[in-house]
Amino acid sequence: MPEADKPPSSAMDSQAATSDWDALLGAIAHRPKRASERKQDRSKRTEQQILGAALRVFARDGISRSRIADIAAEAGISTSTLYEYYKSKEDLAYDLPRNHLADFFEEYRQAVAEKTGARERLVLYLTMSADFAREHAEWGRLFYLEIWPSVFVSETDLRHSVDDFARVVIYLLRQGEREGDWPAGQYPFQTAAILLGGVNQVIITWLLYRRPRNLTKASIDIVERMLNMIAAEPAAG
Amino acid sequence: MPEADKPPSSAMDSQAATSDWDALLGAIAHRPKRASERKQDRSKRTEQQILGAALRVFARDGISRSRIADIAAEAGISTSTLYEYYKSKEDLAYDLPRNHLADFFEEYRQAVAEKTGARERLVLYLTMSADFAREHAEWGRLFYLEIWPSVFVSETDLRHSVDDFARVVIYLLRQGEREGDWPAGQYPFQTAAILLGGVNQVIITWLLYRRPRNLTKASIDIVERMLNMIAAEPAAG
DNA sequence: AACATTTTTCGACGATTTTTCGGATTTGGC
DNA sequence: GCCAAATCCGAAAAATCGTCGAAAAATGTT
Repeated sequence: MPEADKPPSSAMDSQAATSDWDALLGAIAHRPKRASERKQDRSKRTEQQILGAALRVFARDGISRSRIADIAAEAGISTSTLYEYYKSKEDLAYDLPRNHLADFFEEYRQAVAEKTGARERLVLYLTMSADFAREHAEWGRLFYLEIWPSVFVSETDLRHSVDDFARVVIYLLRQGEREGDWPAGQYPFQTAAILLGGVNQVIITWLLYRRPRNLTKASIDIVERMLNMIAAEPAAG
Repeated sequence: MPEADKPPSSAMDSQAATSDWDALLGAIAHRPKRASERKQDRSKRTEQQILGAALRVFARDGISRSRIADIAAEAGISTSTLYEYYKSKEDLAYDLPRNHLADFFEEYRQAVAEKTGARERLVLYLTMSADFAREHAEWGRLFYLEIWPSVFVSETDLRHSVDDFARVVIYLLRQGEREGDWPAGQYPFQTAAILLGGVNQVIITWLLYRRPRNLTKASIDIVERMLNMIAAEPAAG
C-alpha cells in the first residue's frame, strides 16, 4: 500500500473514499467460504479432490445430469464418503462456485491495488470478470450457465457473493460521478444493469458458442464502448 | 396490411426491406411447435393440463427439484400417462417455453404491424419482452432463470427460438443503420449484446427480487436510454 | 346398436440414483 | 504404542425415474 498513514480525516474527502473502497473489497474477498471444520490433513485433501472432481463432472454433464457416484469415483472416494462432506448434490453444486468467486475477488483486489481512478477500476473489473471466465471455463459454464441466473441463488449463501458482484459496480459508478468521469444524476442501478448485462451477455455467448473468438478483446471493446457512451450522456435531472 | 400491391422492385429498396421483415417475423412466429399428433380431443385437453401443471410446478420448485409425479398429480393424471406425452422431464421442461415464446412472437408481430421505423420497432420489441415476462411471471422464471442461459439450450430445438430472439434485434439494428437512426459501422452483434443484456438483466432482477417495482416503466426507461446513447455515438471506422 | 379397431389411460413393476447408517479403518496427539 | 476422534466405506433403504401390458374410452363400420 503506498499511503501508509492517513490523517484523521473528515467524512467526505478522498481518503475516506479510499478506505471505503478497501473495506468493500476486503469484506467481499474474505466473505467466509464454508467453515471448513475438517481436522485432519487427509480431509482437506479429500475436500479438494471432491471440489475438483465435481467441477469437471458438472461442467461436462451439467448439474442435473451428473450423478453423485460419478463425482465420487472421479474424486477417488466412495459415494457415501462424499456425503460426509456435502449433504446433497445441490449443496455441492452451490458451494462450488463460491470458492472460485472468492478467488476472483482476491485476484481483482491485488490487480486493482495500484489503480485509483473509477474508470480504470471499472474497466479492470469488468474485463477481468470476462477473462476469469475464459481462464476457468469449466467454472464459467457452471456459474454463468447454471447457477447465477438460477431461482435458488436467492435462497443460498451464494446470493451474497452474487450481490457483491453488482455492489462493486455500483460503488465505482458513484465514485466516477464524484470524480467527473461521467455525468451525475443517472440511476446507478440502471447503469450497472447495462454494464453487467452487456458483459455477461458476451461471456455467456462465448461459453455457449465460443464466439466471439477472442473473448478478452471482445470484453475490452464492449466495456470501453459502454463507458464512452455513458460518459457522453447529457447530465440528467 | 395497408400496402396491398407492390410493384416488382429492385433488391435494395424499402419495399424489399419490408417484405424481408415480414418474412422474418413470419418464420419466427410460425416456427413449428411440436407436432402434436394426438388424435382425440381428450388428448389435447390432457396435453394442456400437463403444460399448465408443469409450468406451475416448475416455477414453484425449480426444474431440478420438481418431480414427475408431482406434475402428473397436479395435472390430474397418472405418472405413466405423462410419459405418453413427454419422454422425460427434460423434454417437458424444454418444450414448455417454446409454446409461450411463439405466443410472444405472435403478439409482437401483431403489435408491430403498424410501425415501420427501426427505432420504434426496436423499442416495442424490447419493452414487450419485459412486459411479457411480467405478465407471465411463472413462464418468465422458467425461461429467464432456468432455460435461456442453460448449457442444454444448444442441444435442443429450443435453441432456434432463442436465437430468433437475438436475430430480430440484429435485423432492426441494421435497418436503423440504413435509415440513419444511429451511426453505421458499429458491430451489430456488440450492440445487440448491450441491448439484450441490459434488458435481460433488468428482467432477471425483477423476477428474483421484484425490484425495480415497476418493471414496465423500468424497461422503457432503460431501452430509451440505451438507444439514445447508441444514437449519439460517433460513427465508427 | 353391436362389433372391431384405434387411441388413451393406468397400476404394477423393474431400473436407476440418491441418501442413510453402523461399523471398520486411519489419523494425530499423548 | 495406545486411544479417542476423525474419516471412510459397504450394504441396504428411500426416493425417483421409466417401462409394459392390460383395461378403459373413443372412434369407425356395418
